[in-house]
Amino acid sequence: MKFTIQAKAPNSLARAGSIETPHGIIETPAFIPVGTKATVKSVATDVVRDKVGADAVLANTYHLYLQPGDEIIEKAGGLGKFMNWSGPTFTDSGGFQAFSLGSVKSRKSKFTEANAKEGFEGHFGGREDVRELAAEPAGSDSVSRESSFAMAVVDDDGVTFKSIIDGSEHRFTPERSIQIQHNIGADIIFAFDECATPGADYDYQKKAVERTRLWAERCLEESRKLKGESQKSAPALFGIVQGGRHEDLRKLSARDIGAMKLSDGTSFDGFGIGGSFDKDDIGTAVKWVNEVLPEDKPRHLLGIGEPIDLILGVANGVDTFDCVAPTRLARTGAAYVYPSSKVDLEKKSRINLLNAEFKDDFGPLDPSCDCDTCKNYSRAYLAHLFRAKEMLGATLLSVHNLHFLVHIVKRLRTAIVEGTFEEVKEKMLKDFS
RNA sequence: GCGCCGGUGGUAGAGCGGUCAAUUACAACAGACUGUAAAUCUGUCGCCCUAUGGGCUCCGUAGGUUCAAAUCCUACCCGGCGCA
Repeated sequence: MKFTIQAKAPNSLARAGSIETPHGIIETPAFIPVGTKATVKSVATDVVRDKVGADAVLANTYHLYLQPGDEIIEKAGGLGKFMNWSGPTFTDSGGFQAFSLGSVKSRKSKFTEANAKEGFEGHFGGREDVRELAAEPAGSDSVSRESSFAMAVVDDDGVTFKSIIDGSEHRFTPERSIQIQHNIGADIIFAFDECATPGADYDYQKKAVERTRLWAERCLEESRKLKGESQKSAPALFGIVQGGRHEDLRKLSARDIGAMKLSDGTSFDGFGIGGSFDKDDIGTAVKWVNEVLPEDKPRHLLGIGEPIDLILGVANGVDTFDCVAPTRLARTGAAYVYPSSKVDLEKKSRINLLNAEFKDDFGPLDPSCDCDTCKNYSRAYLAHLFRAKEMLGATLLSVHNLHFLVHIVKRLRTAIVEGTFEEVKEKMLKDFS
C-alpha cells in the first residue's frame, strides 16, 4: 500500500491524496461504504462502483468469521473476489463488536448517553438464544459496568464473544483477529482494539487506551509473522487510536500507536480513529489525534458519519470514513437532502419519505443531486415503495444516500486540490448547520 | 315466514356485569438510527381541556334490569347460515 499526499489546504489539517492498493486506488479524502457481511446492504457491487462512485468498501471480521467463515472467503479467493468487488477492500477487526455486544441492557450508542435510551430487550425481543454469555471469566471486565446480559466480555488477553447467529461462544485475541483478517484478505485491515462505551469513566478509558496499545503491538507482531509466511501480498495494517473525549488520553494513544515500531522497523501503514464521538468531538478529539499522528500515513475515522461530520472530519485531517448510517437510514425511508435544495423554507438535511407530505410529491428526491435515483424516480414513487414495503425502495435510497456522502467528500477533495477548501468548507458547514 | 349465529374504535378481531376509552394485529401519524444482533426500534392513535391530571361521548338502534352494561333482558334494523 502506498499513500501519497497530493495537496494540502493551507492553515488546516485537510489534505488530498491517494491510497494505492493492489486492487486499485482510493482518492482521499473518501467515504467508504460499509458492507459488513460482504455486501453493501441492498446494493449490487457494480452499482456501488458505477452509480455510487465509491472507491472501496469495508467489511467486518466478526460477522464474516461467524458466517460464512473466513476459510470460505479464503477459498473463494479473498473478500473482493467473493463479493464481486474488484476495488480496494477494508475489514474492521471485530473490536467494535466487543463494545456493541457488551451489554443488552442499555442500547449502545457511540454518542451521548442521551441517545442510548431504548432497551435492547425491546429492540430484539429478548432473544433467549443469544442473550447472555454463560459466565464472565474471573478478573474480566464486563464491557459496560451496568451490563447484566453481556454478550461480549473483555479481559487483558482478548474478548470472549457470543455468536449473534446461534449463541455459540467464541474468542478473539489480537492474533486471532489478524489471522482471520488475513484469511479474509482485504487490502487494508485494522488492529484489534477496545472501544470503551461513552459512559465509561476516565479510568476505564485509560485502561482501554492501554489495552489497545498492548493489543496493537501484538497485532503488528502477528501481521509481520504472517507476512513472512505468506507469498500472497499481505494486507496493510492500520493501528487504532482510542481515548474517548480526553485530550491527554487521545494524544497519548495517538503517540503510542503513531510511533509504534517493532524491532525490525515494522510500523503501522495507517491509522484508525475509533471510540466514542459526540458531535463536538470531531473538532476536538479527532483534531488532537491528527495533530499527533505521522503526517505521511492515512487516517481513517471509524464509523463516522453524517454530512456535517464528514466536512469537519476532512477539515481536521481525516482521509477516509466509513459509516452505516446512509444504508441503515435508507432502509427505513430516510434520505439525505442538500439543505438549500429543499423547496420549502425549512432547511432540512434529511427527510423521511414515509411522511404523508411526500405521497403526492412528484419532484425528485433531492433536486440538487445527480444520482440515478434522483434523476429517475419521484419522491411519491419512493414513498409508495416504502409504504408497500417493496425492497426496491431500500436499494434506491441506499444508492442516493451513499452517493450523497461519497460526493460531499469528493467535493471537499476537489476543493483541497483546487485551493478553495476554506470557502467550500465554510459554505457547506453553513448549509448543514 | 320460522330457527340459529352474529353486528365492537380506519380494518381484522379479543372482551361477555365493575379492574374498559376497551387486549392484539394491521393501517395511519410522528420520531430515532454514526467501525450494522437493524428491510429495525420507539411513541401516538374517540373528542375536549387550565393536560404525568380532569371532563365528555362510546361497543348496530331504541328501551329496560342493575349501585354499575360492550357484556344481562325486550323490540326493531342489518348480515350470514339452515329449514320451509
